[in-house]
Amino acid sequence: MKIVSFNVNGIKARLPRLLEYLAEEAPDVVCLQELKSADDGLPVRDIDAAGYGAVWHGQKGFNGVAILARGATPVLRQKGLAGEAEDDQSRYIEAEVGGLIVASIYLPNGNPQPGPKFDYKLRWFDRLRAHATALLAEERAVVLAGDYNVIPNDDDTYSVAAMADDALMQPQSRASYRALLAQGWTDALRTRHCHGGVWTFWDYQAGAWQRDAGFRIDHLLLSPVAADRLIDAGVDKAHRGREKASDHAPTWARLRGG
DNA sequence: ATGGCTTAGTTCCTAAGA
Repeated sequence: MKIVSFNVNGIKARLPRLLEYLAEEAPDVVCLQELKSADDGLPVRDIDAAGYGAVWHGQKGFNGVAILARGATPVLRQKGLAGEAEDDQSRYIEAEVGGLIVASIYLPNGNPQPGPKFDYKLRWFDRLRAHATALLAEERAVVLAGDYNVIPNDDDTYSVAAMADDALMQPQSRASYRALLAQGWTDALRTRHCHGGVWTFWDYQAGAWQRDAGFRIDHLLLSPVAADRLIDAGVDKAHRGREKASDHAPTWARLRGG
């Protein structure tokens, strides 16, 4: 089964591209981020007509995550993460689908750093790690898919110098990501492309796409049970080059069975 | 270059993204 993480950067503006992607690739599970829409503005009918059931966690204007499943309805497990009661940003949704536990994650960007937005990013990461520990204890196939807003290694960016002061590449951001992996999660893309050089994001500005000036920030993390089923992982890069594309490309892992 | 695009909302400008 093909499981996809796709930051759509506005589901209303991206709907034709998303429907096209579903029709062409027929992914089994799609985790969406940056819906930028309240629940009552989501294109629920269009997704249903495309043959996908969905669970949604929208927010007016910003953030927003969802999980789509082909020919099935994901069973919601939770929206949001515990640990910060005053946090009202829609950045986490988790569901059961096809025998898997799947989460769609939109980690805070954290720029500018240092500052309160960066502090929020690190706190959010702590809360994610706490929850991830509980998920591993279930000893099931789990996929944590999303836009982590972390460039894990120097070979995950076109230019270390250009990104040196960015929140995505700070030592604290990387340490948080590494600590998550150290719990026992497998970075699906890294496992299949261990020398880096694979991008999932290209900025709209400065001809980044044309220069292939990208970096890797969208990740699928697999629990040990899920990692045993990993066949391949990659990026559907061509979709980034289309008219009115998102600045992220769909990023995927294929698992045996399901 | 604290911004060269793009999206969405409070629109015909501002904030946010990465």
